[in-house]
Amino acid sequence: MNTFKTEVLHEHPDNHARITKVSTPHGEFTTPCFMPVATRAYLNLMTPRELSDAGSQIILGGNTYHMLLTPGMDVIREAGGMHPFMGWQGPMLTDSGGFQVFSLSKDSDLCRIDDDGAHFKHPKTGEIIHMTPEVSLETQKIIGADIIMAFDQCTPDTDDKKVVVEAMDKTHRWLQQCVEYQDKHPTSAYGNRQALFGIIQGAYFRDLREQCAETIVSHNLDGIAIGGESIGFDMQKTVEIVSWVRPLLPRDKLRYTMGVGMGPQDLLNVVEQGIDVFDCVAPTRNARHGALYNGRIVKKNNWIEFVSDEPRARLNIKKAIYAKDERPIMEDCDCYTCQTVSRSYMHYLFREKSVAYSNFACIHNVHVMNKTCEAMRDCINGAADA
RNA sequence: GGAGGGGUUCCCGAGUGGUCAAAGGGAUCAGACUGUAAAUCUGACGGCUCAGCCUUCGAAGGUUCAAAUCCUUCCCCCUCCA
Repeated sequence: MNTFKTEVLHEHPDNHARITKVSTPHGEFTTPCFMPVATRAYLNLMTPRELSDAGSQIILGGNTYHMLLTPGMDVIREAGGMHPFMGWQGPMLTDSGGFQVFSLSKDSDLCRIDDDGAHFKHPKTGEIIHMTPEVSLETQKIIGADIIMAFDQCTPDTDDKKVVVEAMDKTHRWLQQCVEYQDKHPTSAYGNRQALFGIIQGAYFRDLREQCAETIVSHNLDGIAIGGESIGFDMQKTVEIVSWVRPLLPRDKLRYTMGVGMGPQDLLNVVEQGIDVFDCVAPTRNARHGALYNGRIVKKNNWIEFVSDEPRARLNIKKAIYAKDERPIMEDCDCYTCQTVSRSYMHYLFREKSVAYSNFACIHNVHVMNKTCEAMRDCINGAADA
C-alpha cells in the first residue's frame, strides 16, 4: 500500500467531530488521534514499543531542523530513513522547521529570517544552515515520513497586522515553492509517496485566517494544518480560529491543529470543532517536569469532558502530600504505569531524579491523551449510530 | 603533652571591621511549560504590626560610632608530631 488516503467514516450529528481512517505507506490510523512528538528522532524516555503499547498510532518524528544539525542527513539516508533509524514501524509525520523559525528567531544570533527562508546558526558548531522551502522538503524526503509539512513562518500572536500579513505572504510564497518541489518529487528518498500538508497562518485576524485557508485549499493538498503562536497556547483563540476556517475546509482532507494538547481537555475542544489530528510536546514535557494528568472522561450533552478534582487536571507529583499516597496516579487508568506503581513511588522516583520516573510518567501522560482520543471515537461512533 | 586548622542562617560552603539577614550550591515550598534552544525555567526561602524594626554567624565577656569579622576566656571538632 503505497498511497495516502483519508476517508471520513462517521460524523457527529450535534457537533463537528468526526472519525476518519487514514491510509499511509506505513499503515493506517484512525482519528481523532494524538501524535506524540519525537523531535530529535527519539521520544524522550519512551521506546517505540512503549509508544504503541500506550496507544499511539502515529508519531511526529525527527524534525527537519534538528536532523540537519545532528545526526545529519547522510546518517538518516544510510539507515534507510527515519522509520528504520528510530525503530518506529507505523505512520509518521515530520515538521518542516517552520516552528524553529518562530522559536529560534527570538534570538537573532540563532536564526534570521529573510525572503528566501531562514538562516540558522548551529548552537554548538556555529555552522550556518540556510533553510529554504526546497531544503526543507529535500530533507523531509530523506527523513521519509508519511506526512510532510510545508515550510512556513510560524506567526506570533500579535496585534500588528502588518507583521502578520508579511509573514502570511511569505508563507504562501514558500508554499508555492514547496508544491512545485513536491510535484517534481512526490515520493520519499525510499520510493514512498508522501502527503504534503499546508499550514494556515494569519494569527488572530479572521480575514487573514480565511484568506490563508482559501490559499491552502486551492493547492489541493493532502491535508490542512492550522498553526501560529496562538494555536495550542490560547485555547479560546484556538477554538475560535478553527471555527472561522472550518467552513472553508474540504470534508475529505485531514485537519491538523499544530501544537494542541496541553492536556486532554484541549483535544476535546478542538475535535468538537472538526479537527482530526494534533501534536504537542506538553504531555511528555509535563510528565518529565512532574505534572501528571489526572481526571476522568465524563459524558455531557452528547459529547465528553475531562473532569478532574485537581487544579488544571494534573497532579504535581513532587509535592510532599504524595509521599505516602498509595493510589495510582489516576483511578481506573489502565496504563502500564498506573497498573504497576503508586503516587508514592512516583513521588520518590521524581525526587531521586531517576530516569525511571520519566519513563513511567511519559507512558501515563501519553496514554491518557490516546485514551481520550479513543473515548472521542467511541462517542462519535455511538452518536452517529443513534 | 607539642604544633597547626576549624566551628556561618535546614545541609554544604563563601565572607575576615561598616555597602551583611550574610555570595554560591543543595534541600524545601510555590509556579510555568506551544508544530521541544526545555530530564528545563521562574519566584520564595530568620521573624514581624514588613520603604521600617527585631533576632542570628559555637558560648560568655570585651574593644569600637559600628563586629560573623578584632581581643580574652571557655566548649567542641579535625590534622600532624610525641
